[in-house]
Amino acid sequence: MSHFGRAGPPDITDTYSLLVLNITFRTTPDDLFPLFDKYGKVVDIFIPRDRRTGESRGFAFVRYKYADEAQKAVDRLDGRMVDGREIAVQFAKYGPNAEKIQKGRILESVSKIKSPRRRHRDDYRDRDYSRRRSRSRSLDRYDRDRYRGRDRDYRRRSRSRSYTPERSRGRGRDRYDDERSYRSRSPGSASPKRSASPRRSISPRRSASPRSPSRSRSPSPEKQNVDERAANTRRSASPKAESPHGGAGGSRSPSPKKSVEA
DNA sequence: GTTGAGCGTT
Repeated sequence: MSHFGRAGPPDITDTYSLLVLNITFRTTPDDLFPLFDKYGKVVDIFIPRDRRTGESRGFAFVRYKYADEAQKAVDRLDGRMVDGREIAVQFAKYGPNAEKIQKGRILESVSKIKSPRRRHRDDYRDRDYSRRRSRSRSLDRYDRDRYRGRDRDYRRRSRSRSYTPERSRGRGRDRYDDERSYRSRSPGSASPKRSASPRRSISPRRSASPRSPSRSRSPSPEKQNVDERAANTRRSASPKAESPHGGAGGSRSPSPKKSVEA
């Protein structure tokens, strides 16, 4: 049974934390335990996972009892192929309290004595959430969450500073409307609308382009014109090298027309 | 079913 990180840090005193990066999203502490335990005494293994989905973030923390063992594990497991992916093992740079640590050694003793009381849970949480997501395609999905959190914070802060019923109400309503509208529009209403809008705009332009090339001064037709001219120039630029039939000199060219079109 | 820089939970 591996209750690594399930019930919180069991014993983080005199332990050295190793940061394991590049691990697969399906890798579990159980998979890393035998690997790391082979090189030393592993006290705890923790894999940060997402609060919403619960999936791992792609890195894990392995705590060793001794530094020499941790160093050995780093030297041995760094660059090792795990689950078809090369993992990166290195000493943790920051501790659980976001404090700097030395060689994976946690300096929480000072933190505990210095500030037994937590500063601000809200701030800590907010920062965590904000920092948690950065890239990945899932960002599209969670972008809304991030915005919501920020908006909420902003509203609260503003309200605290000065109470303005008229403004507050107006903004609040707007926000609510926006959120509701966003949710309603999500299924499929504004999406196709917005998509079709720009498309139609370009359609007529291309049509009118060939009709009145000299009258149109838009960059769009101009570009096309230039392109056409370039093609023309290219064709007549090297009449010797290129054959109109494509037979003499180059039997490999199927047809110059294809080249220009492509 | 998916993704890939980075630093952590009761």
